[in-house]
Amino acid sequence: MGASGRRIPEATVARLPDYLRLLTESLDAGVVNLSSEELADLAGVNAAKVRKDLSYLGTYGVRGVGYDVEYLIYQFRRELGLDHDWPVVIVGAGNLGQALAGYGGFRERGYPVAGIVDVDPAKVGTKIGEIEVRPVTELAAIVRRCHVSIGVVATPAPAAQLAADRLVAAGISSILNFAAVLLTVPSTVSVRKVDLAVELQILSYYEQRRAAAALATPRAQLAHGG
Amino acid sequence: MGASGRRIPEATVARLPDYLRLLTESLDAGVVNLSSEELADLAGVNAAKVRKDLSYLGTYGVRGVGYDVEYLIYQFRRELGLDHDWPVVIVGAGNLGQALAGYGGFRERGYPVAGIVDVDPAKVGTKIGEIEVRPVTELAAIVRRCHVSIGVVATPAPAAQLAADRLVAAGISSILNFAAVLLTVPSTVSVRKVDLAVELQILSYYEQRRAAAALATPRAQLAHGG
DNA sequence: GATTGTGAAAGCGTTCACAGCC
DNA sequence: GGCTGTGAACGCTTTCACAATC
Repeated sequence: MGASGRRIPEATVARLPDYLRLLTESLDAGVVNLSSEELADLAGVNAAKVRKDLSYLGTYGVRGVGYDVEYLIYQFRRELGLDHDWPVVIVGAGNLGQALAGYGGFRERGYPVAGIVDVDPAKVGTKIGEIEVRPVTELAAIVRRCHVSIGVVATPAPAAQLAADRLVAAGISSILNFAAVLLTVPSTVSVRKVDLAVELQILSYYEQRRAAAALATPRAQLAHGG
Repeated sequence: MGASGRRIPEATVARLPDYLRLLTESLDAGVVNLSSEELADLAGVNAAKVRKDLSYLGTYGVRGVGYDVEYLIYQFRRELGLDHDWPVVIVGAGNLGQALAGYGGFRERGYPVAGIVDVDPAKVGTKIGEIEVRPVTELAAIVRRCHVSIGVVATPAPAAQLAADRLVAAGISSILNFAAVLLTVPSTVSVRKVDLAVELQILSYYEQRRAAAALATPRAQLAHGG
């Protein structure tokens, strides 16, 4: 049996990258072994959750001792498919697309930018670090040449569906979508959405609530104090 | 009773901004009324979920008819605290910070950038659109002057905690964190984290799974086909 | 003695299904 | 007749608690 044997719950999958990062930082700091409680503290979660999460990958811990950091990192990287790079292609060379292309963190974490394309002829040819913006017509060629399977949609909202269609036609099977629209793609394609305005709205909702609560019971603090 | 009366589940809160956007787009397109099923289709979710989500805000629908789009937008905006702008301050004027500051979408959606600060003297004074990068020492002054309650951490990971500490000291009560670290803040401060590398790792996990599954059962397709 | 791995319990979130209302 | 609002059922996630193991 291999990595493909088990089915890992979505909620756990979403936490694996965080564990991996914490483990890597620990290893760099010279930590050889970690207990579930120590890892839980680093991740800001409950120790039982850490143990259950790790148990989906396999039984890599030692009772009474904990987990070998280096070995766990190896298993995490294998499970997450990080034994090789995953080149990405970015569609849209506006503010965000440029920032993403220029952001070294992607390459560093195993996601080199294979290319960035735009429909706007004025943008084609400009350089972002070492990467040159190419016309969108070259998308399929880039995908084929660099074996890209992840595409990033960084276009304005009205252009996002077309960008996604082009990515799918080019043979991509995962999309990270920064545009504020629901993308329609074949069921074989995974999509994750990051909407910055949505994040701010969630924050301001809770701000608003606190403000409303403070107004509604202005003397509650005093009551509790006495 | 007002908006502050009910307690809305987190999962619902996270969907409200999406509904609001879809409703606004519908209104712009001339749609006056929507049923829960129509809104569900737009949002890519189940109609029962839409009805339950909306029911937490109040009983704004009409049985046999649906929801009045304009009235629902009004209620959403009130509930989300969008009856006024929420100025934000950005800490870190690197790639991402600059992109965020230059991204018009924030202002447009009610989150004008009140300021962007950086510790690097070389960056101070540079202009991003109409906004000038200021030294981090001016953070508290900006927060006070513009009544900012939301801060954005767009620094490299090692500087993120210090940035958060400064934001908290300056009086901020919500933080949107783009750095790949867990921020420690007082319990009165809300934090939301956006980690782009994590999103890519989640996508590549599922990519990896598909690839492994395809290898494990290379003839499964044929078997199903026959 | 310490810590894992995991059944069982508790808590949330989603979906169903239908009474209630227009 | 059509659609909402919601109790009840279901399923997923988290947490507890402890036997198994080093």
